Amino acid sequence: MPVKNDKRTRILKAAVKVFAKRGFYQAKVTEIAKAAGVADGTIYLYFKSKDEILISIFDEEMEKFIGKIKAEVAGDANGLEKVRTFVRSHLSFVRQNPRLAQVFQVELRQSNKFIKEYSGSKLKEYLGLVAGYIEQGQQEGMIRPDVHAGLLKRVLFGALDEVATHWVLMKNGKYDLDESAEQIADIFLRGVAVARN
Amino acid sequence: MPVKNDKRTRILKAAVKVFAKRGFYQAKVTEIAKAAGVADGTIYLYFKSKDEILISIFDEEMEKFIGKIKAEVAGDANGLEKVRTFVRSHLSFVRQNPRLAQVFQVELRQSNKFIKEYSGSKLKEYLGLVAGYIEQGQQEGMIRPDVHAGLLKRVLFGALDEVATHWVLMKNGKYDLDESAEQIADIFLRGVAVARN
Amino acid sequence: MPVKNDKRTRILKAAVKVFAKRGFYQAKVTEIAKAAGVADGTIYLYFKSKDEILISIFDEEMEKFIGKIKAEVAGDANGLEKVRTFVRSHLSFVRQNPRLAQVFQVELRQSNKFIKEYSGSKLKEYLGLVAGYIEQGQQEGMIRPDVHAGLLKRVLFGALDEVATHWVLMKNGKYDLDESAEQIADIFLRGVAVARN
Amino acid sequence: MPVKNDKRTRILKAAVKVFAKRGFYQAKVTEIAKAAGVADGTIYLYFKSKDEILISIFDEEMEKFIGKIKAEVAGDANGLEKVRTFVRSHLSFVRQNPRLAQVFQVELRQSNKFIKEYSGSKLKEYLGLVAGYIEQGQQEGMIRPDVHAGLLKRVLFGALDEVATHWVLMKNGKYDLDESAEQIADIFLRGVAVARN
DNA sequence: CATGAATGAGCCTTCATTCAT
DNA sequence: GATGAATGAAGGCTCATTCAT
Repeated sequence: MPVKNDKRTRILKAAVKVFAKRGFYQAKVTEIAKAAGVADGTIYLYFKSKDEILISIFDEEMEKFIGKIKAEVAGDANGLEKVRTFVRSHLSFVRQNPRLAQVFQVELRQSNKFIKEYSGSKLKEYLGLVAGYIEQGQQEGMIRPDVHAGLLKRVLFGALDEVATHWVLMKNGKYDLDESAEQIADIFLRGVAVARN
Repeated sequence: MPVKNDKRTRILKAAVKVFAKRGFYQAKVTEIAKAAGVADGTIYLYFKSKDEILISIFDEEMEKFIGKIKAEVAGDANGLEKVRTFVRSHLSFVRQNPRLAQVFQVELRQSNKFIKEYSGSKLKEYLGLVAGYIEQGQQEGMIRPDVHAGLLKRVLFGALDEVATHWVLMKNGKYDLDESAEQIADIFLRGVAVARN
Repeated sequence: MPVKNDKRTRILKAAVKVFAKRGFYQAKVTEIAKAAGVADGTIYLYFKSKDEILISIFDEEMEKFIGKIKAEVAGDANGLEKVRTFVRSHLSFVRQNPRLAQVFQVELRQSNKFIKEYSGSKLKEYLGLVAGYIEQGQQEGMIRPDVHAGLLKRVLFGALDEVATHWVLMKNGKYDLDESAEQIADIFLRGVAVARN
Repeated sequence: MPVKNDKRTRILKAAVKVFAKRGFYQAKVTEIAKAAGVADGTIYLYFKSKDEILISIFDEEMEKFIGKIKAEVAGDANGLEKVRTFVRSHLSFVRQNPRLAQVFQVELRQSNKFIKEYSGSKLKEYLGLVAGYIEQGQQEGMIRPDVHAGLLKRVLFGALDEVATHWVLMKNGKYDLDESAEQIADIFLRGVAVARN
């Protein structure tokens, strides 16, 4: 018995591959099943619907990633550093998992169910992380307090998301994502810094 | 101008309404036809496919909007001011056309064709505008020249897009988009400003 | 333009044929479509579901048949004669439309929808006819009044239905249905007659 | 007898419950298994198919019931009395086992296999009983000999069946089935009596 | 130009049955 | 005998698109 939940994992991995190649709506359940080496019906022993496969990919990978980020910011001294770490990790993840990133950035938005549950999901938790770091920075007197953290988190996330999507769709490589990360962090942090004169 | 292309316009307007209410995939061509007061087949005299209706909405509204922005920045003295005007106009448009904005922000991304032609469209032209203002700012020595304008335009556009999507999905109103516009412009412009000391 | 509602009629006729040959659950929509010379989807322009085809066959044929019975009993002098006419017509219809009768007798009972709407349909109206004739006979003092007409109608209908089903399933012919009609009418009418002595 | 074939019995009992609640086609094998406290596969150690479960219920309960009827008519002096006993027992059974009756009256008819083997089963044997009583009555000179017993048995069975079905579907109770039994027996016996005078 | 009835390819999901353990 | 995870065939229905009128 190699791994626990062998089949479930195989299905998820196959789905990432197929979704990335074909797109959510073009991906046929049969194709996923074949790629996973299981029967069509087997998929429905582990997932309620095609939508749910996609959601599961997102939730489970997000879960892992959220944990990773939390660990990484643990050593950071203040909110500013945490935000920078967050930016680095986000784009680093995209660079290292382009196929998964494509599913996140593009295919996911084609699932009705996902869009409806846009809030109330791991995404919200993820955004909550940044908001927390930003608030910490505000309390530490390093980030201007007059802009709501809820807005700032969207500004930062939107910037990262757009850059990531472009990089992914450009079939990665054109430019150095890690360098972009540093620049984006610079811009954002300077932009939100408490004005010193 | 005695309503030239009356039908075409009616179809587009009906489509915006239906797409915003139902979402792209739930919107049926029949429903659009009924809302426009034409026969199903008539739609195909003006558009090659359902996808194309969506694209047309985007392109044509974008065309108008791009013209409007160009006019508005005409009076601006420098790149910085133009960027600020751009930010204001973008969110102001969203606030004034929430239904159209929802189609742009959400439904559009469900069209395979749109995603595939992500570049090569009015969107590219639109993004080109900001890039131009940013480059102008760089040439004027007011925006740091070491970050590629191509990255900056995505950072800004991503931020605006995310904030707009959230505002639209929250059924607008929760917060003041115009105020957000000023804050986003502040943050971005300070973030990208040439360091003075 | 040969007939009004040409397609709809063709579909119904084809469905009777296919239902009788294969049974309701074995009958595939595709097969009905082929038999009717239309595309699969066309069927759904005229009927909401496979169930509805079956129900429509029943309702529409029943409608016609109810009209025919009403006309036939019009010349009858009293309730007794009307009951006899009813019995004759019922089995005569079965004899003359064996395929339709099989659908009524056997396949119809395989449709969930039909069973659920067992009452509140043409069947109820049909049974109401007999009940009316029986009540008339009771008022005329020719049928015993101490048994509820609602029970009597079921007794008679059940007897006819069972005899008809058997005759249909035996691939008709074994015995003379018209003769059976006379005998069943004799037995029932004598059985329910007011005791004279 | 220490519960030989314990499982088999549990499965049958569970099936009656589930068939009555859901109907044959809505009843899932899994649900029966769960209700019986066995694994899905176990069912197939005792029955070849879902159809066969239904048939087995029918055959085995019929077997018992046929035995019971035989015992009850044993004390009857002639065919007429036996027919009356039969009528009483049939409806009495329905009244006392409404759930089982529903399966017999309604669900059973949804099984293709059952319908195909309509003859050649316990039902035939059951009908044979009545036919026998009727023939006895004919030989005793009390029932008119000019009508075939085969027809008479169907007339009587059909009447009982229809009344029973209605009673069962009406969720029993509306009227007194035992009283109906007497009236049906009266009507039938008077109807088939040899004409005197 | 306009119509709208007709098309028919396409697919997710169910569930009775099997079989390795 | 018992299990229950796995199978995979099967089909009703949708809906974008076409085309005869």
